[in-house]
Amino acid sequence: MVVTRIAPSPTGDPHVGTAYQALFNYIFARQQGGKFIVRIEDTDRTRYNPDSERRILEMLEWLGLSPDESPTKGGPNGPYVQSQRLPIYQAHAQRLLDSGAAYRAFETPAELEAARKEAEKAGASYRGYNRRYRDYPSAESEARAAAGEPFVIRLKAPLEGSVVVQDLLRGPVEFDHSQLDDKVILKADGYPTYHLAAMVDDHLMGVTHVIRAEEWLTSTPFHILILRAFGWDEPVWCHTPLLRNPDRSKLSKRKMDTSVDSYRAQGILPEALLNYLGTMGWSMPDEREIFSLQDMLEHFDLSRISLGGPVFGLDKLRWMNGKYIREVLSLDDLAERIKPFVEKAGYAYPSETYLKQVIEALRARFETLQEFVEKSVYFFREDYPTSEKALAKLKEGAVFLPELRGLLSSLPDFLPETTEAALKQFVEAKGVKAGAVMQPLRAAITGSLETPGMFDLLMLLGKERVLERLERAQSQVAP
RNA sequence: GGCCCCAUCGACUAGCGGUCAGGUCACCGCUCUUUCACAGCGGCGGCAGGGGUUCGAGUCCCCUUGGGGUCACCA
Repeated sequence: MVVTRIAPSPTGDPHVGTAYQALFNYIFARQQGGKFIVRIEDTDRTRYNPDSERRILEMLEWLGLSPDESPTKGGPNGPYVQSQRLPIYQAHAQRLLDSGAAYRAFETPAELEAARKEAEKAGASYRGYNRRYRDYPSAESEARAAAGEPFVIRLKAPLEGSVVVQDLLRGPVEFDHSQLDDKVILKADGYPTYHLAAMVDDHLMGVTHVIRAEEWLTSTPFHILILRAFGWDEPVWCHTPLLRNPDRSKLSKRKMDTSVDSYRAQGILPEALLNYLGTMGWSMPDEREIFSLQDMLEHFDLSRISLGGPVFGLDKLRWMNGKYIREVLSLDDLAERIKPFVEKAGYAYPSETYLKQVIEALRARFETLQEFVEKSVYFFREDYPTSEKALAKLKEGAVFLPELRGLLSSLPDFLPETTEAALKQFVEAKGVKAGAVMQPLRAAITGSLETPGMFDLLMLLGKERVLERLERAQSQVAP
């Protein structure tokens, strides 16, 4: 059975890169009738952020990428948090120590740092560990360890020959052993490094396909060495392209908003984010741009991933979100999603129907849920702002305002047919262009020049509010 | 710097030896129109360069160039 996993480390905001990896791993596992596991890699206690784990797990639920096994879901391979598996790693590290595949090293971090600087200063192209303790007599090693001296455990990498990574997307990738150094697999604090922990867990959890970001490709030889030291089989390796900043460097929070929570707060829909990520490095066989998780499930093909690192750009994401807002979601669904945003803004509305009508009227005009809130103020409050341009229009058409108010107040109702007929007639009688009347009116009752059609506007706002606003506008532009 | 990966419009991509190199976003027009949008139509714009292989290269190979990643007791 196919088993995939993502192994996020809880160090901060849920990252779009994590969502991206989760998408591919989830889809592939589901499609193959396999399992998708989430394992938390919290072996770096200095960077650990307790809130992060919960938010990452929540993000996956929000996106609809539910794992089969995870810290919250549990499963037969638990625990799914590495800090709870310490004895496992320690036992495995000991195994390698016993077999001679690994050894203790006693340098302090400061010493290593100094050696690195030295090497760099000397202009050495090779910058790995200098293997000082590789052939240290084991009796002395034992003695120092027994005396309580701190140490790390390093894997003994072969000095000659090479290792070939069979990458699903790139084919064979060869690395010279001379390029490898003896990496730390167990830190002085007793925690494993990623290399050990991930390989041990992947093996124990039955992971068959390691689908991860390209940044891991160059450490794969090392992972293979660990696997071999234990006598375990390799999984299928599949290194996917890295999401990029607009300047093409690896996507980072310094240069881009990488927080899924942030996009969520802005009113990006999970479907749209997923859809967008699905177009990063991958495309539907028929090239359609808008597709669901279900569509992906039916058509996804790992080998169809292209290798150029895609720029994670907001323009298209926003366009896509707008597309979902106006074409994919039902009005009812959309309204439900907008409600929390409207509530957060403190907008009150008289009825569900009113809210939906406003949404429908504005639907083609906002691309994120938050944008709805920003563009709909005048539908919910009387203290809506008036833009400079609107104010200018208001002044231009100030002469019409008193008459307009009279006309509108005389109407029996504010149905579109009624107001349209009346206003058309008014415009005709004045012998001016429609805009000369409509624009000032629009400015008066919304404070904006970018609104839904006039007759929908009038109906939604209603006679009372319109007349009040007209009166206020009049006094506002009165000399 | 060593090693590794990558390379089609500004961005996301289709292409898997023979296509007028197609689509989407963005941008620019036009249509619709009381505004802004949406929508529709049209336009701008690309195979990084050089060698090969081949009757024929965006497609295969090599070199150059460019971009990226990695070289932590971080993942």
